This record gives sequence, structure tokens and C-alpha cells, in this order.
Amino acid sequence: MPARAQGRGIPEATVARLPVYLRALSTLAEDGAGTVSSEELATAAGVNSAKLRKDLSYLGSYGTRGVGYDVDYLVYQVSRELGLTQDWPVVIVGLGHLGHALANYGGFASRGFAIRALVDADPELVDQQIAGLRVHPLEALEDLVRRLGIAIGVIATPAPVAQTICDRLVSAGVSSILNFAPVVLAVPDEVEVRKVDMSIELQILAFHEQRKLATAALGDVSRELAEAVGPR
Amino acid sequence: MPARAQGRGIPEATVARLPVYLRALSTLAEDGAGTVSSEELATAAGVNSAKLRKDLSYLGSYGTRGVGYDVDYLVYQVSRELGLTQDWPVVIVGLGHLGHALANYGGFASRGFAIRALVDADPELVDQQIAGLRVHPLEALEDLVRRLGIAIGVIATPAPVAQTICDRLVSAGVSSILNFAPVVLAVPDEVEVRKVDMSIELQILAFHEQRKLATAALGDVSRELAEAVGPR
DNA sequence: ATGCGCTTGTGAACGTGAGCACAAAGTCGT
DNA sequence: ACGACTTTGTGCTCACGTTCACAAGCGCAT
Ligand SMILES: NC(=O)c1ccc[n+]([C@@H]2O[C@H](COP(=O)([O-])OP(=O)(O)OC[C@H]3O[C@@H](n4cnc5c(N)ncnc54)[C@H](O)[C@@H]3O)[C@@H](O)[C@H]2O)c1
Ligand SMILES: NC(=O)c1ccc[n+]([C@@H]2O[C@H](COP(=O)([O-])OP(=O)(O)OC[C@H]3O[C@@H](n4cnc5c(N)ncnc54)[C@H](O)[C@@H]3O)[C@@H](O)[C@H]2O)c1
Repeated sequence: MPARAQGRGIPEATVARLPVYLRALSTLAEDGAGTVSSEELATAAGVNSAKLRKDLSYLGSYGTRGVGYDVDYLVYQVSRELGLTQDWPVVIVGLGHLGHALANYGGFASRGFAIRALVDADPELVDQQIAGLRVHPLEALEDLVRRLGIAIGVIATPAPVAQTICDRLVSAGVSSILNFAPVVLAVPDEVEVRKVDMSIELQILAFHEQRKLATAALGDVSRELAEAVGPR
Repeated sequence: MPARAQGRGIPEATVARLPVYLRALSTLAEDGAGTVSSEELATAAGVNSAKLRKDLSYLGSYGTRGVGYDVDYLVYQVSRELGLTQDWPVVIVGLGHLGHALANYGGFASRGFAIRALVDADPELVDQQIAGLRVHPLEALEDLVRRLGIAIGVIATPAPVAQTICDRLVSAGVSSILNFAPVVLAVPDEVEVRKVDMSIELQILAFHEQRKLATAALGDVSRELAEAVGPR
């Protein structure tokens, strides 16, 4: 997967950071800041200031030397680059614990996403209202996607059915998928999949946690060794 | 942040993939597979087979040339490397929609994590039972962490209080944090933070989605241009 | 034993990303 | 009008990560 495939493309690593910058900028805007320096914004976003400047430079030269960046203008430019000036309709498939939380979450609507359809296989859930939306049966999936022109699908079903749901979403025309099920989804090249996997994150933390313990124990051993040899 | 800081360290990128391999291996083990080739396992994990082999080679030489890897043995080795041979006690702070889903999720317990304590500031929630655990008041946080020897904390509170909770967790002795709140947390160097941010993932999808639309539109234009010039 | 076929483990080449350091370019006070 | 000061934008270097390609090693059939 070549990151900067096309001519004026933005590096993938930069794209992944733009939303973080956008959030920091929004907070600054709310606090009434007119301009920010790369140093300030970088601190707020938790990155190196040189990296921030380089990232922003891919979008164009929107800063003023000696001054910084106009907050509102930069919010607009980053939003535009990320495609957030329009609203993206989203379908959520699977309304168990996690799907419920997602459907009720206000943080999506405020950032350019509109949850437009909910789908679940459970007859108990179908026709119930969640967050003001009716839950549709699984059969309605393709029709909903086509009628509402949905390009982004969220999978919050049990792992065993995730691939099937994925296939159906893709064949109905969805080209971006956010997957919460702990499986690797197979999709055609033109479809983009991102996964959110909390177990993986915890396991990565466990790795580092164990390494801390191991090196601490090693420290103890060498201290004991030193003591065994005796003070000199 | 140097990835391979200490001598025999494993690259960070590799650590992030080990849990994926582990999951694929567990599935294979359930299906009764005795051995796997790097090719098969790589396909199951959605990566290049050379990358898989290099990743595994950091753990040691656990494969047999001409045959492949013994599934059970590799499961054990990867688990050990990730520190999953022991159970890690976890505290969840914030039991709203998301916290509820996390507390009820069975996928953690089965992978070396044990949710041991729930904490929320809402008096309505305190003393309720969620997934068989009592919800404790915020004041009890430090005491719980110390008494249960908790090293890993999960933050599922609203964004504005996340930093405060984080500080309290750290001062109580937590050294790994999984953060679901959309904020950048500031922590001492020795504390590891990982974030799960669904809005960011969606925004990255939106970026690519927009780019697809843009290039498609560009294709249309050039087709129109070609037609305007006329067939020759 | 020996050879054949298969799969691992890894050296080497390449591509991507991070960060330093500084010239270029602007602002602001005088 | 000018100089001092501030901050951006970027060339360059180095580190990290990915992928290729193949020799080394193992099992099995003969
Ligand atoms: N709950 C969590 O905190 C959490 C954490 C990490 C990962 N996950 C993953 O997220 C997914 C959902 O988790 P959950 O806790 O919400 O599970 P859940 O069992 O509470 O919900 C699953 C939902 O999917 C529905 N469903 C089942 N088959 C379906 C189908 N074929 N089509 C449409 N809907 C179908 C069910 O009716 C149910 O409502 C799982 O894959 C889980 O592993 C959940
Ligand atoms: N729900 C989602 O799908 C979703 C998606 C992405 C991100 N998030 C983020 O996850 C976090 C939680 O989301 P949610 O939907 O569960 O919110 P929620 O409002 O449903 O729950 C928040 C919980 O935190 C508790 N709380 C508030 N202040 C606290 C404090 N000082 N100490 C301890 N607990 C406190 C509240 O009592 C409540 O129970 C938020 O930061 C949200 O932005 C949620």
C-alpha cells in the first residue's frame, strides 16, 4: 500500500493526524482564540511542532510568518481537506451494547457524520426506536443503503457474521467500513476498511506493562548481585 | 520515541500486529489445525507473509522449515511475549453508554484481562450492579487501584473530566491507560496511553471517500473533454 | 543415503516518516 | 522607512518499516 500514491497526495500518517488537529483547533476556537502558533497547536495536539507545520504545509500555505495560523480559517481548510464540509450518511449494523452506544453518541453528528439507518437481525430490536431512529430488519439493508446513498457502514455485530454483513454492505455500494468486530475483513481493493479493536489496544498495553515489570525485576537482580559482591 | 529502544526489543509495529496473529492462531487452533505455514497465517491475519515471518522471528525461531509453525506452541509463545499468560486487573471509569458496553463485553476476560473495578461519579449509578460488579463512587478510585493492584485503567468519561481522571489514576499507580474520551491526555513518560477514537477513524474514512469522489469526477471531466473534442 | 520439494529466517534494497535547523517572510515598534 | 523579532515552510538526514528474494534447513519418498 503506497501511502502517497497519486501526485499531490497527502501522506497517510498526516491524514491520520488531521482530525486531532481539527479537534484541538475547535477547542481553541471555542475559547475565542484568533490565531495559534504551530508551537501552541502542536502542544495541544500532542505532537512535535515541526511535524505539525509539515503536515499543514501539505494542505497549502495557510499560515502567516511571524504570527501563526488563523484559527477559523484553518478549521475550514482542514475540514475541507477531510471532506467534512458535507455530511456523510452512515448506517450502523448490529445494535447490541456497542451499537446502542454508537447510535446514541452525539460526537459523530457534530463532526460531519449523520447516522441515517440502523439495522439488526434480532426481531426483538426491529421496529424499536434508538436515538430517534427506527431499527430496520436485516433484509432492508441493501435497500436502505441504496435509497439513502450511504457510503459509510459501521459493523457492530458479533464476529462470526461480520464478513457476511461486510459483503452485503459492499455489494449494496458502501465503500468505507468501520469495523468493531474482532475479525480481519476481506474486501475489494476499492473499499476502505478501518478497524477499532479494543482488545488489541489492551494487549499492546499489557506488552509494555510486562516489559516494565521485567526490567524492574532485572534492576532488582543487579542490585542484589551488587550487594552479594559486597560494598567495596 | 525510539521504537527499538533496548537491546533485544521488538519493533513497535510488530507488537501492534502480534494480537492480530494471536487471534488468527486461536481461530485456527479451534478449527483443529496442527500447523500453519506463514502464507496461510499471513492470509488469515491480512498481512504479507514476509512481514509475518520477520515479525515472528523477533520472538525466536519457532517454525520448522518445510513444515510451518506448530499452532499451539506459537499461541503460547505469542501470548507469553504479550504478557497474556497472567491476568491483568482493569478498572473502568465512567459507566455511561460506552462504559456499560465495555463492562458487559466478554471479549476481554477471554484474552487475559479481568475487569475488577467500576467507578462513576453519578450517584444514580453508584452501588448499582453492572456485569456482576458493583459500581463504586469516584472517591473510592485511588483505594481500589491500590488494593487490587490495578495497572491498567480505562477512561470512558466525558472529555472535559478525562484529564483529571487520568491524573488521579496515574497518581494512584496506574501505568497504562486506554482512553476513549476525545482528548489528548498528558501523562508522565513512564505511563503509556493508547486511545480509541471512533470519530477520528470515521474522519479518515471520509477523507478517502472524498478523494474517490474527486478522482471519479475528474475522470468524468476528462471523458467529457474527450467527447467534446470528438471521436477521431 | 541421497535428492527433491517445501518453507523458514534474514540480508539487502527501497520507501515512508520524524525531526533538526535555518532561510524566507511576515509583523510591529520606533 | 527600517531594523529587530517572531514564526512559518522546507531541505536534509537519519531511523523505522516493508518487501523482495534466496540460501539454509527440514521432511519425506525413493
Ligand atoms: N461491547 C464492547 O465493549 C465491545 C468491545 C470490543 C469489541 N466488541 C465487538 O463489537 C461487536 C458487538 O459487540 P456487542 O457487545 O455490542 O455485542 P452484542 O451481542 O451486544 O450485540 C450484537 C448485535 O448484533 C446483532 N446481530 C447478530 N447477528 C446479526 C446479523 N447477522 N445482522 C445484523 N445484526 C446482527 C444482534 O442482534 C445484537 O443486537 C462484537 O463483534 C464484539 O466483539 C464489543
Ligand atoms: N458512546 C459512544 O459510542 C462513544 C463513541 C466515541 C467516543 N465516546 C467517548 O467516550 C466517552 C463516554 O461516552 P458515553 O457515550 O459513554 O458517555 P455518557 O455520557 O453516556 O457516559 C459518561 C459517564 O461518565 C460518568 N462521569 C461523568 N463525570 C465523571 C467523573 N468525573 N468521574 C467518573 N465518571 C464520570 C457519567 O456519570 C456517565 O456515566 C466520552 O468521552 C465520549 O466522547 C463515546
